[in-house]
Amino acid sequence: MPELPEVETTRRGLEHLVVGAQIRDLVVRNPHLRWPVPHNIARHVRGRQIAAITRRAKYLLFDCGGGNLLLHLGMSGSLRVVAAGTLPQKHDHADLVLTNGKLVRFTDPRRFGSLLWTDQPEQHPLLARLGVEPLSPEFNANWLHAASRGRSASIKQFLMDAHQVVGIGNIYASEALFLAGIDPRMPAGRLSMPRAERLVSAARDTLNAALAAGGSSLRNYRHSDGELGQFQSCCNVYARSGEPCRRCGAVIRMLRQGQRSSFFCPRCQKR
DNA sequence: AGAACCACCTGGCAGC
DNA sequence: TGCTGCCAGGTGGTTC
Repeated sequence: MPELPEVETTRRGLEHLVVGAQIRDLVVRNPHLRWPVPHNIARHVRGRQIAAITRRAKYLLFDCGGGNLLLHLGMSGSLRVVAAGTLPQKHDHADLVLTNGKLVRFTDPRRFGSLLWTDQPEQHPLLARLGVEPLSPEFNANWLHAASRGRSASIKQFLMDAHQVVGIGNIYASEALFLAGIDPRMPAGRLSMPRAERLVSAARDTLNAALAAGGSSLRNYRHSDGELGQFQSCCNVYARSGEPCRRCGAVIRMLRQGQRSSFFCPRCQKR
């Protein structure tokens, strides 16, 4: 489900509700997520106050002072704030129970998400080797051009490689390449500097537009208050194969790249 | 080092 | 209606 805009939208939605709140308990109903939830994870957080909620790539970090809850929404995960006593549904795997009568509920049908504890986030193996943040100044044309030299993999797969640049998943990779006018099959190593400039701008614009719209609503994405995101209707190419390009009218095509679907306009996007 | 493929898991949908 | 097969927003691990 979530790419960077959805995770950041979740973070912002939670921030004002839970920062400063005290944690009564962490109830784990199903520890079988992408990585097993540590059996003693609740011991780390009981009685702690949530000092901040931050984001690194698609991970959310609940700073509890002395350590962080490290949470990933995987493919189908979401967080919602509900009143204590709200009955859990089938895929509600964990609750962060606060002393203010509310709880943060983690739902994840496919269980590709994760819920971990770390004393030192910057050294955690899942975080230590992540690439640059796409909305930071480090993500610029010079960096993209240099980092992609010698890469035979497609530019789309490069954009989606979290060891290079984080937060850009299957939807926004297709959308950014459309905006930049670049064929998703082009080898990353052949990206010219002018096109690197355009791709950086396109990726930023795509992510910022999705953020402004409150994240994607493809299938089942919901905000922390349960509202659906709105980005889906704005997609130019994603999930639009067979439909006309909004810019030129050519038929949008789908292809497989690295076992993922890519969508592009064969007339607007060039190698 | 890097690329290609596999794994994890459930649910929704199209087609028969 | 019910079965089967395929698809889905992620990403670490394995193999070559």
